Amino acid sequence: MDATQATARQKIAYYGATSEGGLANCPIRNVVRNVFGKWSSLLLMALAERPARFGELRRLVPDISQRMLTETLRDLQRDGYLHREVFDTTPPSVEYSLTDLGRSMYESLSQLLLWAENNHDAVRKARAAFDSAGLR
Amino acid sequence: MDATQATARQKIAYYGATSEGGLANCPIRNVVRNVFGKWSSLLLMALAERPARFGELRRLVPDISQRMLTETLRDLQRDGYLHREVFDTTPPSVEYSLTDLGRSMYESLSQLLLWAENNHDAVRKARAAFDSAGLR
DNA sequence: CTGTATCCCCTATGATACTG
DNA sequence: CAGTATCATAGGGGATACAG
Repeated sequence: MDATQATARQKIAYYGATSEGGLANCPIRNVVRNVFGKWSSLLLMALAERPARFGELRRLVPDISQRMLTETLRDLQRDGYLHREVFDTTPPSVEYSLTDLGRSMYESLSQLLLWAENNHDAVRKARAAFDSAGLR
Repeated sequence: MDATQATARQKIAYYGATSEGGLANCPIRNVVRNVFGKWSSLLLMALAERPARFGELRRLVPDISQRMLTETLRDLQRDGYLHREVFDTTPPSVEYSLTDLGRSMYESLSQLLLWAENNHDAVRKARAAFDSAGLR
């Protein structure tokens, strides 16, 4: 399927869950969702700026647990966005950096992150209006 | 903070969870994450093409439960992305459409969705390589 | 047709302790 | 320093029945 030509409805139907293996082939649910774990985009944002070591990332995002940092990094590495380089020092050090695929993906992702930063207020106002209208 | 000027590290520090109310003010965790419920982007994609009624969306995304359709639509409406118009017919009909804010956001979001479609294979190959290397 | 109301489950996430 | 292992929990999400 040509993603630039197909209509949204065609895409959804094509990737729809009812078709054989459809769900597993849906790039939105299968690819995009992995970028939106609770911590993924923050880590990608940091690494897009420059490579960093495990402990550095941990200090950078103070409220992430060690477990989630490990897991999120491994998931991002698994999907091909991160390169993990181990330096044989004592104690060991490990540096994470974006791959070409990761950089390519982050170009698109960052548009949305920037939009969020620039429109944070508008969204919060919408929320407040919705709630004060008693719709919630 | 000027989102276009600040470095990633400055942003993360500024929005960091340890500062007073920091987490609540982080646009990434606060805004972006809402766009990535299991169903949000699919629904936004459909509605970006043209408005649709409740039942239409349900048929369009066959594996969504009625409960999650209702809830996802309400959340998107609450954040200001969707307009909900009730027509006083019998039986009642309700039409959902993107607001200006929603269209604006979808412009950025769609870049990432398109990237995902175009690079789905690369990601899957990376995953397969990672797994077959026994790293998983 | 467009929802609500329940009940239930599973996965994502957190806290803590331990290791090469 | 850079992880694992284990246990515990909250909330996202599903199934089903009911309602205006």
